[in-house]
Amino acid sequence: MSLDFYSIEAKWRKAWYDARINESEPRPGKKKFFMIFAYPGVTGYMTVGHMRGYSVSDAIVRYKKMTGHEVLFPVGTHATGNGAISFARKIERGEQYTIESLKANGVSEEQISKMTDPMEVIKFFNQVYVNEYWKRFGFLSDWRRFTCTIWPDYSRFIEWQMKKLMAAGLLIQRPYYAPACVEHGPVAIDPSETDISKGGNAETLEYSLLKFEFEDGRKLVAATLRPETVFGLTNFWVNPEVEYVDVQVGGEIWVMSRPASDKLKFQKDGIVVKGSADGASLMGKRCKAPFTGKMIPIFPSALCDPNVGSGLVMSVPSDAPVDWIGLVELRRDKAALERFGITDEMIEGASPIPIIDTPGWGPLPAVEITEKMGIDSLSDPRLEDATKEVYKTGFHTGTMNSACGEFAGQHVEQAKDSIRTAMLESGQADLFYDLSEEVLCRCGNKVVVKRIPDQWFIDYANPGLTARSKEHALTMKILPTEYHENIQSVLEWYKERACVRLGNWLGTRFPFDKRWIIEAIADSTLYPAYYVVSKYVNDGSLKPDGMTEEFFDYVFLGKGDGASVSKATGVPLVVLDRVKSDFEYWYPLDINLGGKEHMTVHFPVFLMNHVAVLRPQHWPRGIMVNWYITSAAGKISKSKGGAQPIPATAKRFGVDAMRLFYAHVASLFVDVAWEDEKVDGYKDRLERIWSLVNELKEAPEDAPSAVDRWLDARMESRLGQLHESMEDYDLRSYTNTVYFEIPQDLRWYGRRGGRNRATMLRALETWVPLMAPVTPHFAEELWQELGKRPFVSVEQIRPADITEKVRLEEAKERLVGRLVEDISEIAKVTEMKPKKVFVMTSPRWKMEVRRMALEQTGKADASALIKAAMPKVPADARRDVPGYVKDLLSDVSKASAADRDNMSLDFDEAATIADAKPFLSSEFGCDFDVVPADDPNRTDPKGKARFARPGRPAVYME
RNA sequence: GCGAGGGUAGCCAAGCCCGGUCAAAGGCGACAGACUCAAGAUCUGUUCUCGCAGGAGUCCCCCGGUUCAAAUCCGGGCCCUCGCACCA
Repeated sequence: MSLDFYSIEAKWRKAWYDARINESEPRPGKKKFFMIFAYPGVTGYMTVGHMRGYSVSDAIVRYKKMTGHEVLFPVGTHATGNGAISFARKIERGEQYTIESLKANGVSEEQISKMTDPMEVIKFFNQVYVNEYWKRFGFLSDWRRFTCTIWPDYSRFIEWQMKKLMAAGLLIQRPYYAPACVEHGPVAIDPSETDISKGGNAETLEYSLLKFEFEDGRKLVAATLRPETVFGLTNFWVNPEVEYVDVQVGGEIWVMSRPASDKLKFQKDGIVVKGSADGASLMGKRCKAPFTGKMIPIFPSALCDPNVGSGLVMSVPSDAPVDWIGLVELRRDKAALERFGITDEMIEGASPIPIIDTPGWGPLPAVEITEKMGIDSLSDPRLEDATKEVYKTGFHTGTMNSACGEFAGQHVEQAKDSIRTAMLESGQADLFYDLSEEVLCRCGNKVVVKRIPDQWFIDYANPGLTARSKEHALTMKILPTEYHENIQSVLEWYKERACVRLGNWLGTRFPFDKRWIIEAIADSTLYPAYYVVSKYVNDGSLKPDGMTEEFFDYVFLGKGDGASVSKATGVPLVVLDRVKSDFEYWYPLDINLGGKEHMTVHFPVFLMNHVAVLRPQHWPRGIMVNWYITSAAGKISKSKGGAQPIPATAKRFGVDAMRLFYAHVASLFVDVAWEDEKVDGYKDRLERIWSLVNELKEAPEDAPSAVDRWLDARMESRLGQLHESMEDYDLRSYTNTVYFEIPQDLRWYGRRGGRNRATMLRALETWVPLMAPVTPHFAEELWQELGKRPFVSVEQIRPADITEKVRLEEAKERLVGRLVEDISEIAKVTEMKPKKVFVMTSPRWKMEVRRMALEQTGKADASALIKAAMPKVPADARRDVPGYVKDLLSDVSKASAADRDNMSLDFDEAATIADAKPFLSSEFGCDFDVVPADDPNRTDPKGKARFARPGRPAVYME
């Protein structure tokens, strides 16, 4: 039979939303549970991978709802930044891929043409996310609370947050260097290239600009990423073919390439370009190195690119392969030597000077690596690899050697900072920022690094804030547990973070300076609180105008009195107090679930902003991280998986099969590849369960037997296991039990001859609700089949009651199961088909001795136990005692606490097995004879009885 | 480089925090049997090696250590994936 999942899903989600079981209202006195997943950025269609975290969230929320909690599970979207602008521009430019993908999703031409407007893009995808993804997946989310970060009311909230941060002294200003178009101002450099037409992968590099004094007092400035190598300077490189300029900077004249001076203008005030200087005129002369004061010769090099750094380069041939090869080539280039009057002695004088001890390298790594790789020309492309290799190991593992004065013995990383700082402070160096590759604005102009003198930052380095956040994080439920530990160091590492920016962005204006727009991370950290408010905005009872600082102070911080706040804001007192009490009911947030990319970005600031702004009782309680569903596509084809649109995939496999896939395929904390076959497997699984349930519910009335008692007990202990799994929101373990182990229990029940209708129904009534969190539509359909109303989704899953009786029933069945295994094993090994099986249980005294062994405390003492046991053992069995005790103690020592509990259960094994005789006979197709060991008239073929142990009766078959 | 995660039987994947219940859950695949005219579906069993009595041997990336005992703890190594800040 094939179930029509598509219509089942449509039916139930409509029924839920019509009945509004997804809506959340405070129920004072009732436990609450408030969960969100990190809202997605509005950047286009999502893939099936994104639904993983979302589906897991809904399952957790549904479980909580079914275990006595009033739940709040709101959703929203994040549209701050340039995602929507970028998308709109792609439409505007007529980018085929984007337009085709919209068409493939059934979007009309008319709608597409509207989407050249970013706001339309946002409107469109907001609707897609809610209707085609979240509602389609049956989420019990309170849709009335939907919010989007660029809505005016949301902005009021963000303004308030910034004011609170300011009041707490956490907003600070300092200079910052950011990429900007010379014409259009700030641009974003990112691979999607919204603002730019070239260079999406460029990085901003921070160069140290070292000043080398020339004979006439001018400073030749060399840009370097490794200022600590000043100790190894041997010469200076100048490109004789390049035009250099004299630049007035303060009271100094700097020499650099013209492009460098153009860039510098954006980074320093009061720069005046005085005139050009000929590179060739410097050649063969000397300049004075900063810091060491050493006089070094100036040599020609074609490698000085006027567009990189300052166009002048200092030469450290010991550690820079390029510099070393430069010298090698120069020595060969007799024409150049002659032209510039450079003598062999001068080059000799520029021999490499060892400055860094690097494990695994000799004193001159640059020389060593070029020789090893056989590089002897500047045109060799491998020179770049050589540079990287030397740089990497030297920088991270090296220490400065004795040539480095007071820095000798320091790690290179550390020395770099110290030396740079020292040179900056003494005026021998400056800083210069440049991009790692050419970046062009959409207008075609160059993008440069521009100094922003008054950039605002949130001071996440604030020691008090950091300390309180770290301390609070320890009390939180953070999963996986590795992250619980690790977030401590993330919080420690977190420094100031720019929180506003200029340029072409969507978002909230900075309340203290409207030129700035609040940046995308800064406006998405405290927002779970806002879902309490958004509902009242969406239903019209709150207007953005009334949402002032006082308003939020009152509802979130309990400041002021209602009457005067109401008066000042124009918000009716009832509404005001309603929002406030809602907030106090729902907050704090119980879980924030987000993808692993948030671990070093969103989660720490989410936590710190709560700590900075809200009162301690409202700080978040939990964080959960999900890893990704990756696409297996790469290997075969794009259409293979992962990239397929969500609605079509949902139609093909069914939403519940997908939800089960997400929950069960792997732990949430590892990446897993999407595979159609796997999802199909889960669909099959649901269909199998469907037929199993339908078969079972038709069970006839029958007198209950031992196996009925067992099934009741089994369901009880499964229930216990499930609640335990959910303590850590371990949905994988949960689904494994519900969808795989319970069906096995039920089949075993049938195999064991169970056919009691009442027992069956009891089991089903326990089981079906357990499926509701993960496969809710499917569970509803089953619930209806069982004649239940209205929704399984609002049923309660009761706590488990694991009594002594439950454990006893399970132990009895374990005995039977174990016996079946043993008999099969013997039959297999001996290759016999038994005609008759004798089962001989262990004598009382073995039970007694086991009890004594369990009671033994401390180190197992075999001889003491044997002595103590002897009096209880019948004379003719005493010779068996030592061997038995030896085995017993080894079992006991290996046993866990639970095992020991089980071992201590005492029941009549012979009676239990006798009870199962009809089952055993039909399993093995032969007669069974159960022989209690203590029966004086027992038969004991081949003397096997003495091998019986509690839980492992002796078996003889013929 | 820094930070994080990972490497488990044919494949996917639990277990590792809290060592012994682990030859290691579950799924897929494969093989055998049942049902069936047949196929499919479903159900049952098997699926590291050896074993004519329920047992033994070897095993969880590699090497070493701790321990009565290691997939699990510690040290070292090899390999893979991801994040690193103004991109959400």
